[in-house]
Amino acid sequence: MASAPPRPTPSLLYAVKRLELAIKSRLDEMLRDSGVTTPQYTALTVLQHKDGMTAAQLARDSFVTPQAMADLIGALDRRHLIRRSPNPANKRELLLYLTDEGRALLDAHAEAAAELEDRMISGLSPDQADTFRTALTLAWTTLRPARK
Amino acid sequence: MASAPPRPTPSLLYAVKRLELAIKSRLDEMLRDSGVTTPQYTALTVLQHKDGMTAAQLARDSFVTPQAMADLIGALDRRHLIRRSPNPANKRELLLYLTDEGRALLDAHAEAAAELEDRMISGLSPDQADTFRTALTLAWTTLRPARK
DNA sequence: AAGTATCATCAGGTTTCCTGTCAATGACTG
DNA sequence: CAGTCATTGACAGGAAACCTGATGATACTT
Repeated sequence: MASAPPRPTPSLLYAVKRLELAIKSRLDEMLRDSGVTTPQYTALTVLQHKDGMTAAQLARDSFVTPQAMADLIGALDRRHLIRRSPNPANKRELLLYLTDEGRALLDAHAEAAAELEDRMISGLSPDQADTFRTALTLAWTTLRPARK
Repeated sequence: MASAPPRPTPSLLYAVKRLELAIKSRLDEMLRDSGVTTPQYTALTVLQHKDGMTAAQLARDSFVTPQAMADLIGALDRRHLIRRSPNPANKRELLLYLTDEGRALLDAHAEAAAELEDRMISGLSPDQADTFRTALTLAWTTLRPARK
């Protein structure tokens, strides 16, 4: 009886996870005195690019449940880093916006974050880095559940 | 005064995190009735490749603190999926080994995990997949603290 | 022999996730 | 236009995975 074919080491699944943990570890150091956690900071950076999202959109985008995102959003709101305002066109939606304070926090760490990102791909050629970026997004897209 | 140069969207940092969350979400489904969590399962797969590690090595490899790893290891031990036995050559080390039960659990999910992994890179050419794998490991290595 | 680093573990705490449930709103359909 | 269904945001409750800080025992270094 044939055993399963050998799989490369380490598995891709684990390779992604351990890189994510490595990044988290570095961001934790960077944000140690900032008053926000790494997931909170990450949510802020998403909002920076897509101001006016709803928490539900953000949750889907990040692959977490709406409840998990509500925890994050709530913490950011309490710290006045974002504000929630009702969508005039859709009464049940709350749109999320960065506050000046939130923008200031992002600015304060933008340089260090950029350096971290550059360092992460410092061993790759520009072409390889490009493929890396593409692959990360493509793999994420592939794993998304189908939405009509 | 010049503002910071524009950064690609989404940031690499976020791209890694959201892919990791996507994978976690799929593994959660896969493991729903198995009695182990995704992080626990992941630790088991590492042990599968490197039987006889210590918890401290595993923690460094995974970029978490020894205490965080002790939580995971303790849960796996209580479920008899691994066993800890003292290293004869070093009395303060406890070596970790998969039990038959642990191996059985891995076998039970090996196929589904392999499919998930294949699906994840199904949009990439073999060359791209190779670059992807290399980049993940290289980036992780780059972020590791220097160790003598 | 003394000092330093590493291993495992205890204690205590926070955050991030989850499942389940709910009312209100909007969209679709017969 | 009434009925159904999906979606949004929220509440309650709970589990897991992380963290910092500290401790005793063992190994390594000088």
